[in-house]
Amino acid sequence: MEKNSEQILSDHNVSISNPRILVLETLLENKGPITLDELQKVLKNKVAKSTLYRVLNDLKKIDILDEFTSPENQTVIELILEDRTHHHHLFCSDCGEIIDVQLSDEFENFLNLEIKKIEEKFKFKISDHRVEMFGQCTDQCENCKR
Amino acid sequence: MEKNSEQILSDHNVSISNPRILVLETLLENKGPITLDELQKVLKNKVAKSTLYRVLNDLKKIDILDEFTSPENQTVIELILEDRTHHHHLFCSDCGEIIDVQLSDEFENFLNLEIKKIEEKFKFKISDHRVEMFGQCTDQCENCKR
DNA sequence: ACAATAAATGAGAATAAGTCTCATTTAAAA
DNA sequence: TTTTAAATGAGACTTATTCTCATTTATTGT
Repeated sequence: MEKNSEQILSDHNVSISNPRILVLETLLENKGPITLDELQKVLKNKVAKSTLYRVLNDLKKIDILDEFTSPENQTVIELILEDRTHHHHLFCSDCGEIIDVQLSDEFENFLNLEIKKIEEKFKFKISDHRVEMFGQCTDQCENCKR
Repeated sequence: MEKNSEQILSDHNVSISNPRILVLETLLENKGPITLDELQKVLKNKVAKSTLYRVLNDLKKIDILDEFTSPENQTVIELILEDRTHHHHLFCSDCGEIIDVQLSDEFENFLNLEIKKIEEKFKFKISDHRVEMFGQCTDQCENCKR
């Protein structure tokens, strides 16, 4: 079942405080990527701006928060707990929605082979990758926030 | 052969000015992604800060400039002329280098099939994609700026 | 080539995102 | 429960980017 925020914090040896709980709860409820703007709106008057940034940095340090930038240059964050499976992102330029997508295992295997080739070619050790897809949702889109 | 900057500008119905030529020349010389910081350093005392940002926005508008954010949250830009082939990016967290990489045609075909599936599943029209790889270059790395 | 007109530039002010400081509050440890 | 260490809130500070406006430069028609 769902992990609660206090558990998550103590699991990672981070002391339990109200702002940390509030931020984690919000991210747990949301499930999926959320823009910083949205998060700030939700937590307005509950957590100070400086504290919010500090808490997010704390979560990054214990490796349960991923941060990236949307094509519209918005900071986007996403909670990554152990049970989250490897996934990628689909961005809608119309409604701004960001959707988690999983690609097939065969595809991921193929990508890993490509990455091996790149590692050799460029003498790199590649530790992570990310596939981003950009487009627009249509009228039938169920994730749309329009 | 190489296109010169004036040609590029007139091809896109953008009036020819000194700052635009300077920016384009620099990007043409560089070949590949460059951080905004680096570009600013190169053009220091030649192009005003406000003008630099304006010129970059002009180039984005005519679709010959790609902009993205490095894992270190640096703004990175790259000139994309018609002759540039589809490629992806490899980021080194040690030296900060960003390298253009091409993946095999078979891989790109496979990816396009996956994208078709995603389009159907999420009722999206996907117009572009990007594969980013993160890692560290080794001692033998030839692109290293260390 | 030359006015007339429109567009682009430079300098710095304005805005916005993120970090830092420090006095106060809260959590952890004994 | 007291002591000690860590976290918080409020706002100052920094940095990236955009905006303003007076001046300069390019473009167009003649």
